[in-house]
Amino acid sequence: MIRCNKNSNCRTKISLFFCLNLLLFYQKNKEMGKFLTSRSEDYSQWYNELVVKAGLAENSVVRGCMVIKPYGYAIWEKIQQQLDKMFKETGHVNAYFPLLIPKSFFSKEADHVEGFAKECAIVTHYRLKNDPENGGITVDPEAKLEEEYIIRPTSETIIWNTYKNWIQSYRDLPILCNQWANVMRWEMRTRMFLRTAEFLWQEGHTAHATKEEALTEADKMVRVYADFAREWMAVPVIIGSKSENERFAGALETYSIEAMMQDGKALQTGTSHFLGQNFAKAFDVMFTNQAGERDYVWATSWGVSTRLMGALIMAHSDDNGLVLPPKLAPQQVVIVPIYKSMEGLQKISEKVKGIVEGLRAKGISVQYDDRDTQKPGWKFAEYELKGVPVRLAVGERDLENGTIEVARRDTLTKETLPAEGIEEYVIHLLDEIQQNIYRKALTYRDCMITKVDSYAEFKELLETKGGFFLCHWDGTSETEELIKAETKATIRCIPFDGEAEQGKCMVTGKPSARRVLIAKAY
RNA sequence: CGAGAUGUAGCGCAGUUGGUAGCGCGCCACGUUCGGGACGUGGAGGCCGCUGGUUCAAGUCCAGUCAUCUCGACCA
Repeated sequence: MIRCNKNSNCRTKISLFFCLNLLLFYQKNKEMGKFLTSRSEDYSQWYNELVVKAGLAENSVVRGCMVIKPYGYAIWEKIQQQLDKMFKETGHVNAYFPLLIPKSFFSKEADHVEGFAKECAIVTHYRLKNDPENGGITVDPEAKLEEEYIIRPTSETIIWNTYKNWIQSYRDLPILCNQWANVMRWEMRTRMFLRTAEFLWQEGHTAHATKEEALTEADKMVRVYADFAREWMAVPVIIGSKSENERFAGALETYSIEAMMQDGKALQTGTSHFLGQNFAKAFDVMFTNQAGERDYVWATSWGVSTRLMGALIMAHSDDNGLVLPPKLAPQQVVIVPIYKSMEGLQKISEKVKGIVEGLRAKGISVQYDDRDTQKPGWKFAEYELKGVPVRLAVGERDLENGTIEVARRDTLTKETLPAEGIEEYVIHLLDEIQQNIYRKALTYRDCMITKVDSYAEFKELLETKGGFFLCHWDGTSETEELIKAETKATIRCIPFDGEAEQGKCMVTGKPSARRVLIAKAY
């Protein structure tokens, strides 16, 4: 670099040089049309910017909470709608339980309180009053609650307390309830959609007469989640059971689906728990079976949250913005007119009207964006940012030629086609995009799964390549914690479809019957 | 709770030895544009986180306080 005394003239030169470079850098970025940080540069920043700029959500004034904006919520509604349908198809019904849970309920299941105590918000008073000393408003000390309420971090306790009154006989079973709700966990560090202090989710809570039935239920529901992730979100997932350390507080068995994000890290996108008789015992929920014997009921719980949105964003999106699978896109097709005069717009609008009606008749959600306040180029970039799968552009040139420009979001390619029969083409294209997005994610994930047998190699590849690792593990918590402490990677799951394979634990060399999935996780 | 950083226009930031508050984006108006985030001209917008201190004078120095972010710890 330039060597000089602390001479203001020289400093000016350096700073001018620096400014010029900075200017050129911004100019270049502007020319490239990039409004997002590149994925490869800083994955976290890319993600945060994308969430905000695509209009999905923003941070709220409330610590750790986010505002889900209309576009983000529209996607969540699509997710909700489809999941709800799948739950009903598997025999479940919806119900709703209170937000506040008496504190004493939490002490009934020991593991459960252990798991959640550190992150609960507590309601201690029920009234405010004017503050004569400092002005404003203050908590009325006379309105202190005798027993505090916990804002639910999950609803097992209040639901089991309620189920107690619903269940007497095997004839009352099974109970297959689901609840769409919000919950609050006072997380230390939060990230939009992935881990927020308050989040939206569904929680299913079922009660069964036998252990086998409950196990089947837990297994069934994790597979429902997996189907949803693959078919609708176009996100490939690995189903498996959790190690003891990673299990839900109070569960005997936890099944999960694990998805891979584009930075190679794992995201647990859904869980299903076999709770055994733990909650039934804690809340004294007994029934009389066919043989006339009294027994505790068997329980499961399962849930997915707005974290699915995080998975959707991180699994498919690119440097131009969101890439939505057509099945979950609130707007599947957008039509942008390109015109010079209002007469031109009118002619285009007449032509487009027929196309819009044709597509809507086939059940496709179409938006015709004829706003005069934004330019076509601006709209193109905007809809790419929002991840609209198919964009049609119609200009005066197209009217003359009887053509239409079709652009697909997943490949960022466009072609000019005859306007005749465009509806059928778009329908097939949407289907093709849905499949292509899944294929792409699957190919990437499979490339990023590595079988490793030596711990040294594991550590090396974890840093250089990343992704998922299939390794032998001796099954002990000690080994698991050692791996976590040394590498920050955790055992994501023991895959259901893993083949039985004799091997040696990569850390201790002790025998292992199958490989487990290890990765760094969100 | 430990370590570090930051609070200045809606957003992102600059502000030198203390001396009348700045830039970019965005916003508004008009005109030329419109097939990949157009350009020009003009305009609006600020309790410089809050409180106190030093000073003729504080965005700038000092003390306190509050808030946010990053990294740890934590995260069924």
